[in-house]
Amino acid sequence: MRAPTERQSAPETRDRILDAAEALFVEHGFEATSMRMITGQAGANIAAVNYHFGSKDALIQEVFKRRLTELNRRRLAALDRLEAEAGGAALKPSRIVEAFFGTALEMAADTAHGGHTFMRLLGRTYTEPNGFVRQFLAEEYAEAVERFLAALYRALPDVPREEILWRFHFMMGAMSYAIAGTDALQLFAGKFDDADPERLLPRLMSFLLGGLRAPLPGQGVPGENGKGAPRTQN
Amino acid sequence: MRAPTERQSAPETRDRILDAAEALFVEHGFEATSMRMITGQAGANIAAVNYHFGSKDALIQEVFKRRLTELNRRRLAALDRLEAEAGGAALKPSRIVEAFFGTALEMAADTAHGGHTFMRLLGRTYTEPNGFVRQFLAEEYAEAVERFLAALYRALPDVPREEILWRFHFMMGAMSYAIAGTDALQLFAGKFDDADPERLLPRLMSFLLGGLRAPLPGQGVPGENGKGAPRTQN
DNA sequence: GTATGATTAAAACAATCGTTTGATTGATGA
DNA sequence: TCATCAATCAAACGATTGTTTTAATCATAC
Repeated sequence: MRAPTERQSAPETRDRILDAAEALFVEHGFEATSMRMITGQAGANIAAVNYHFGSKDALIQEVFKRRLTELNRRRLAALDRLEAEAGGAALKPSRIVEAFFGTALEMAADTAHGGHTFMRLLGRTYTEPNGFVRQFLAEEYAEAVERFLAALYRALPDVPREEILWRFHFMMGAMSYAIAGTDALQLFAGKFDDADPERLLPRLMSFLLGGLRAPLPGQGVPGENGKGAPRTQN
Repeated sequence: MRAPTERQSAPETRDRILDAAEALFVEHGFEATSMRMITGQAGANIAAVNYHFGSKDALIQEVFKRRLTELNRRRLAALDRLEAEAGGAALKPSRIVEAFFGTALEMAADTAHGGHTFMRLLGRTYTEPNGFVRQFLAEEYAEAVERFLAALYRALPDVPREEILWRFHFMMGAMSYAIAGTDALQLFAGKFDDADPERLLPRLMSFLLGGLRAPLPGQGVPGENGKGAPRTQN
């Protein structure tokens, strides 16, 4: 018999396992976190994971699903709001970027309900080698990426879509680092005097918008390779 | 007896193991890559890793060391060259950024000598949970980060050092994604019509410099939290 | 009280992990 | 020709992995 996925009866253990798994995954990674570590921290029996979720992989998926679905729901709701306010007109790029990345940072700032822990985990997982995790994340993100890219295309009609795509990609990277931040690779350990999370949003947003609005790279004549500086005035 | 680390006698097997490990690590991650997978792909005996390197952890370190030492050596050489040319004057920020990130992208573009594989691995490893890998990377990077930050501080005397630090952090994230790129999280799978690696450098450089030169976020009056848009004109 | 069905518990499963052992190989120099 | 020593090999080590099994426990409805 399979796990009773949609029952209202077992809230306790199931949620404790999800919370424990989330915290341990961010600390040790998926592979290095054993079922015994998870159930131990959750105060549950070793068999509980397979009973409630079916397998370790299914647990990993559920850890992401319960938060990621909500995150992208909020993102799309913010975009809906913007588009309703604009009433057919193109949106300002800054508002689009804010809706996407600001919403993520809002969740990352929520230390009370586990949002912070999860966003650190998510930041790391974008580069996760594990195939099924990647595919699952891509599916969860598909709609949001589609809608936000479309909004950016409309907002920046003069910028080649290829460039917008790349810059959206770069922005994702900057945000991941911003959130994994001071606790991921401690490359700047002890250098941050002011790691106030309140100021992270405006800091990141300035950077992202600066990158998005940067002068386009010189339309590289094929054969003139990339060694030279791109066309900027700095 | 320990491994003969500094002998000229055993080039073959040792290097084949390093190459195989590098390729497998980028594909499956450290934990999910077993000694038997490595030695199998390298055409060596299972005992060869412990003989030549001492342990799996030591092998991981060696995989990074042989490339990372060279990468940061080139970075520092590029910075030395710039400073020699400038003869005491402050450098242009664009040149500093180019010396640091351009050098990395150069190595990433080198598919012939394994540089490409390694840079994909490195991009992922910045967010590696494994403690000893993080510490090792931080040590390898310490000098380069120190010198490049100092150069940026000099080049941008009017920008608070705190902001430069954060933006350097953001740039690292954008670069990691740029390199891990199309094969990491396939969030934009099938969307890139033009993934020409020749054009990646100018594209990334424009973005990074745009972010670095972006208007500073409004000096947030404590209490005015981050929900509002930062002060940009877009 | 008794049956029902979801949940928990202890114990064991086969498989794989990183590492070690002890013997063998093959080239080197005396 | 023999000794030396780095290198390779097959085989096994104990520990840990995710998962399964079987029995016990619990609350609820009849």
